[in-house]
Amino acid sequence: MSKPVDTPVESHQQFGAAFLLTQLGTHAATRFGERVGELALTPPQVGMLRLIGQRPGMSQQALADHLGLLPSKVVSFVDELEGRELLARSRSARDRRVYELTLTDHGRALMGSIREVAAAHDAAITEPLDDAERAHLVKLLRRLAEHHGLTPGVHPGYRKM
Amino acid sequence: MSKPVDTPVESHQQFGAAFLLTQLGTHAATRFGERVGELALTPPQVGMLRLIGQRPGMSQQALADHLGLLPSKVVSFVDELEGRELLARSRSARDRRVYELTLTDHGRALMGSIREVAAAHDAAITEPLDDAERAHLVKLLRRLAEHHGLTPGVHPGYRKM
DNA sequence: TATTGTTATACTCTATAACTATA
DNA sequence: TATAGTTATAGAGTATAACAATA
Repeated sequence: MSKPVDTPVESHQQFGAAFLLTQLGTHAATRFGERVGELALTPPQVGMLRLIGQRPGMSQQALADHLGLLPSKVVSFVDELEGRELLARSRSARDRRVYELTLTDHGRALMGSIREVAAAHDAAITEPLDDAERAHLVKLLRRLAEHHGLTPGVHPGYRKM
Repeated sequence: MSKPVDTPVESHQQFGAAFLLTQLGTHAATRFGERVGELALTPPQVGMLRLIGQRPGMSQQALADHLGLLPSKVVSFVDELEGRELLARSRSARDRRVYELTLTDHGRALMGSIREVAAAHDAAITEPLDDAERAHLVKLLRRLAEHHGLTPGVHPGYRKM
């Protein structure tokens, strides 16, 4: 029986910026997840390490708030990262209910690898653009991100990872 | 006790195009889901209706392939959309195992509303840009989408919805 | 009484594989 | 034997709420 030829129904022509952003954003997120997966990390764990590196002493509650994660999920992530000696829990002297989280030397070293991975990822995603185009793209995207009130550095989809 | 002031740790300055794309893409996808949710549809259902409208007679298997959905999921989506009389199943005369899917009049009418919602969504996402900037953004994004082999019109995250 | 971190549990979702009918 | 569509089910993942320690 003659199968109908699988002609592409549409080109990218007819899709607007919003749909292209969704497509590329999902693609970029997936690829980033694969890349940090090679460091045995998930994207939300990367977000946690980054934030703890920037604000040593942060509590688990604060982490959950900033990243939009459930506190119970933060527990299991911190459990794992502590077990791998990437970060350390220490009871706060001022409020003995909270843990102050800090990166270990090992954790700080891993942050270096993460930064390398992120740079390679960024280069790969924007590969077809020259420097001027890349800069222009970033400028436009930054305008949109600010307009929509997106928090710098926080992936809005962590809740589900 | 004096709580530390919650100063923003970073600005958008230091984040590259890839991360901005992830953020904006996730945001755009979420907002689009909310908008079509008002039509009692999910994004993958919208993708199905759109595809059936373009290629009447498509099989469920072909739908699953094109959209990256599990066949079992297509069954339940088609069940629901058929129940709402947005599309119709009819057995193929040539191969009685397959269903040929077509939009009903009601389904075609709903596609009109979907197109309106999509246009409003696109306008909202790109609101802070003027026409020239919007066109430039689309041009850059299209280059990236083509470079990464993304299929026009197909959200790569349908698998998980 | 409220909050931090933790644990347990009910719930949903997903993927896989088994099944039927046709080919 | 292979494929389209369907159904059932086991496993994973999520959110909720209950809990102990401290404020």
